[in-house]
Amino acid sequence: MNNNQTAQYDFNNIEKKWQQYWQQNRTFATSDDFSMPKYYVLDMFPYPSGDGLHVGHPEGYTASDIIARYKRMNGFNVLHPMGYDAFGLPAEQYAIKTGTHPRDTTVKNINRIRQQIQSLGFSYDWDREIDTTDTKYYRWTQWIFLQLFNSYFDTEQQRARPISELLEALENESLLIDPAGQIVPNQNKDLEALAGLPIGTRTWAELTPAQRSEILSNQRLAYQAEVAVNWCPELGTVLANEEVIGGVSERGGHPVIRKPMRQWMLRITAYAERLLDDLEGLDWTHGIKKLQADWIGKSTGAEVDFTIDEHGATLKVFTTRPDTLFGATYMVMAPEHPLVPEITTEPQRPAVEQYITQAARKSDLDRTDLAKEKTGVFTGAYAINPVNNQRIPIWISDYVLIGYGTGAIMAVPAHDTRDFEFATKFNLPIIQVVAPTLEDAYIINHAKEFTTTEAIEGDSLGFMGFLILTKEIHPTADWEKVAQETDHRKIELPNGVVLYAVPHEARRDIDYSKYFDKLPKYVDIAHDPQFMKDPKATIRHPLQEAFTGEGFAVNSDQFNDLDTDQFKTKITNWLAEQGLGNAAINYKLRDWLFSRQRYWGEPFPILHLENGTTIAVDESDLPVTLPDVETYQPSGTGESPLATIPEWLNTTYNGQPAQRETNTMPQWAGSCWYYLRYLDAHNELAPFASEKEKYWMPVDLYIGGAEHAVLHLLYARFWHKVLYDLGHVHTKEPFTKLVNQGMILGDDNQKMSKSRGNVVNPDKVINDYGADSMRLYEMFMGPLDATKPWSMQGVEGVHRFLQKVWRLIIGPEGKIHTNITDQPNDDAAQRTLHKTIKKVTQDIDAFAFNTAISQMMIFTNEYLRLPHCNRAAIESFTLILAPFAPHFAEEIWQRLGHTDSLAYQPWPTYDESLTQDPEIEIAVQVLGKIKDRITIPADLTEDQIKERAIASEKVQQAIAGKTVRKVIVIKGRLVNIVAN
RNA sequence: GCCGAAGUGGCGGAAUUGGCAGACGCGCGGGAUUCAAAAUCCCGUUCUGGCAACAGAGUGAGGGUUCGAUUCCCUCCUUCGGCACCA
Repeated sequence: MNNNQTAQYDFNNIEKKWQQYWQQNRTFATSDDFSMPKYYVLDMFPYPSGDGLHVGHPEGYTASDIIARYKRMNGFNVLHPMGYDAFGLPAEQYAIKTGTHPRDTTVKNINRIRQQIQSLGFSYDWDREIDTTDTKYYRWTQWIFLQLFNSYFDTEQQRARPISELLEALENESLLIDPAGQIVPNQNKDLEALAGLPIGTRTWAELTPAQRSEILSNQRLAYQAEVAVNWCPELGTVLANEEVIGGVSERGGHPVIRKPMRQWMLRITAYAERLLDDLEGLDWTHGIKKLQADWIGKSTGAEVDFTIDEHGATLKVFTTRPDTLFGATYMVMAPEHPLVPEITTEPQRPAVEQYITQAARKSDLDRTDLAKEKTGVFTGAYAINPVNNQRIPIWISDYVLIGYGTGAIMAVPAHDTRDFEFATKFNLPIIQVVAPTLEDAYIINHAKEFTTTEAIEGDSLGFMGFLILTKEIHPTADWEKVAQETDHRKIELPNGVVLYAVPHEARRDIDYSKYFDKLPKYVDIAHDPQFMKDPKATIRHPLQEAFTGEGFAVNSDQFNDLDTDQFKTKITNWLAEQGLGNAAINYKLRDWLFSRQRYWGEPFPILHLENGTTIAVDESDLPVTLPDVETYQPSGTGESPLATIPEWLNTTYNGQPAQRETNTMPQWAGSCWYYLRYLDAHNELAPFASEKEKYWMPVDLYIGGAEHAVLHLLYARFWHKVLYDLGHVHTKEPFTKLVNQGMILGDDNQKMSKSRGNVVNPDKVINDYGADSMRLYEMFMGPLDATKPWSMQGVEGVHRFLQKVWRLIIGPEGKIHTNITDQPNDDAAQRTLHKTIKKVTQDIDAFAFNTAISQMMIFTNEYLRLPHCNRAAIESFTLILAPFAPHFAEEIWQRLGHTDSLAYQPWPTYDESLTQDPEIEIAVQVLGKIKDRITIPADLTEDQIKERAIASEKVQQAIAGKTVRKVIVIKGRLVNIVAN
């Protein structure tokens, strides 16, 4: 290697030199040595945008690189790959504008971003680099799509199974098709067909090919359906809900309208329960898990059937509060509900039709804007409330969403805020059926008059108050004991709530903390004798607003006085007995809208035959590649530019004419499984070899931005579970541990943006200070997951630190400093070394890189003061610095006389006994105030420490004339003397 | 509106099974070195009062528990992030 050793820290040459060395020696190429312990550390791969890398990217990449290098030095076989999520709108928008093929733009951008990533010295295995737009990659994305297309979800077994198994059951007639088109078991199968099949039930053989195709489609995990989608005229494509932010497209900010269209969907809802359940075992932050759980949005309740009066049809609703059925005074259907035209009466029809048209034309943005004021129209129809046979009107309103539950609700205005608003506006009756518990009632009535602490300590006016006891708040409180010992009077109220009352004067002397870890609410009610006399009467006041809490039932016939939970159970059972309803679970999560009408995405490996059936392209015919097109402009009719190329569009299948599916997949597709392709990036026979998957999976550490908290991670988990069910992967979850790096703000504490002019260009930072300084600074800024502002002066600070280390180790001739010898360190220097190894090791394990760096700074500052330092200590220090500043460390390591890279050197170990100081300084407090600091041998006993502390002159002054009541000794920390 | 995270010097931040608040870095002030500058080194740097020794206050605000609270509990305020008519 080169001999032109310089005396200066010449980061430019050093970094180039080592990047070349790593590349030429394939230092970080990962072997599939299954005998070694493995560690898979994954970064969220970037979209190769024309702007190149942002300073936010290297933050996560540096953190993962530190871990990767650290794990290697700890003997792990580390998989640390990188690639590009390269399909996507920007390249395509650019193509529309300029006519440049998105592939050209993409290749150019990838080259740029690769160069940027490499200039930071990350230890990726570049042999495994992937690009989602590469046909060799998306061939397997299409293959996975076919897995979805060729599978159905067995609800009984709660897992995906090949659709061929379903087909077989249909063909052998153990399954039949009922009149509604549902697949049902054949009850008569083993009875030699004694009786005929139920009326309208058909066998598979009786169906036409198109009907069969339709039936199977209704089961497939990937299916087509007519759905109300977000159509963005400007982009000429539909967008998923999550790509629409506040009524405009996430990309470009164009308006979006609702429109029914036939689209490809993925049945992610089938996995809702498992996606929710399996969150539990993941080592992800609580916050991210909660975001996912909320997105899935499970709610438990009941489905109830309401009969439509003089019509006979059933209107099914979902409710989480079946206990409020007696308060249902009207119903509301979504305007898009299919039953609306059917039940609308003639006089109401014009108004209803007008409302439906209006609602459909409204963009999501308009809907949001108008959300303040409820709108709606009466259909003229009435439903019968099954619990009390009341005739209640049916309205339509866009505050009821077609996509959630059944698209219709029972409205309980007394206990639902939205229903309350609607009922108030349209003068519909409001009947209270839930009375708040006494505690809630009192708080509702007197919310502004007291707080917990005031109620206990404050000077309220009256002489009588009460403590509120509920099982929820004080499950373990021994109230009998309280009553006995504190002279409280026990008062039992009809609804089971127990109060303990005490005279005002007496309660001041009671130490409630003796009885409860959580203080009871203490309410002074002397000014409200009515409340004591008949609490129920007090709380049954006309509602000023909806009461959405729980309590006990009123106005509910035989269910009166039941508490909310009991009521729910009872009424649900009752409904089931009467055949009027059943317990039910609903999820906010919707099926995933998977098609886009764009050019730059994976084509669907699907053919449409003339007989109306839809079939999969044979696996052996994959990939279905993108053709070249004249123009990238979407057709605007809801079809992609692919539809305009007849020679691509028209093909044959077994000699029959067939048309290719012209939609393409959304950008999420490629990123849903890329972590699997890295395992075996060049496999031409399969997406990955099974034995490699068994060795490397799951991903041990996944680092990326929190913006992917829900979608990417949920979609990837979904695909992974499907692959798991079909036996392609062996773990239920792909990512064991997830860490989110925080956002980096500009130096003005604002989000970085071109318009603010506060964007920091990583290339410039690397050019001015070097990649090692850049890496070090990004880690030194603060905790990895925090949002923090950039500071160029901070970069200079860590750069100065590297300069110092350089001066510590490298002498004026560019050789090792003459101060560094084999002479042993003195004890203090040796302790500093061991403390440093310990802290850096523990901090890396805890992702506390900022404090690891500050400890290395302390080491450097101390060692610079030494007359000489021990060579082995310097070598150890170089090794622990290596994950943070790898080029720098390699250069030092080489100058220390080593010929190999330090990348696989064993991580230095520390001796716990050498991290302990023989003498320590402790604080001496009197009554919690520090009076003195004394230096004592570390191994003193408590009594000895006590003695020394009291002997202190300053302490003597402070306790003069007082009696020492107690002396608290915290070993190694402080002594606190209580004296008065 | 709901959910989540967080509020500590001039700035980024450190310290929590409750035990010396402000590590480390930046900035700033003073000094050394230099013809001068850069670089480097040394000293100081939470605030208030004081020449100083020292005293008092102090981790968003208020209250509580404790010998002792940045850390635990209650109430409130602010900032950031996410979701948003989900019955």
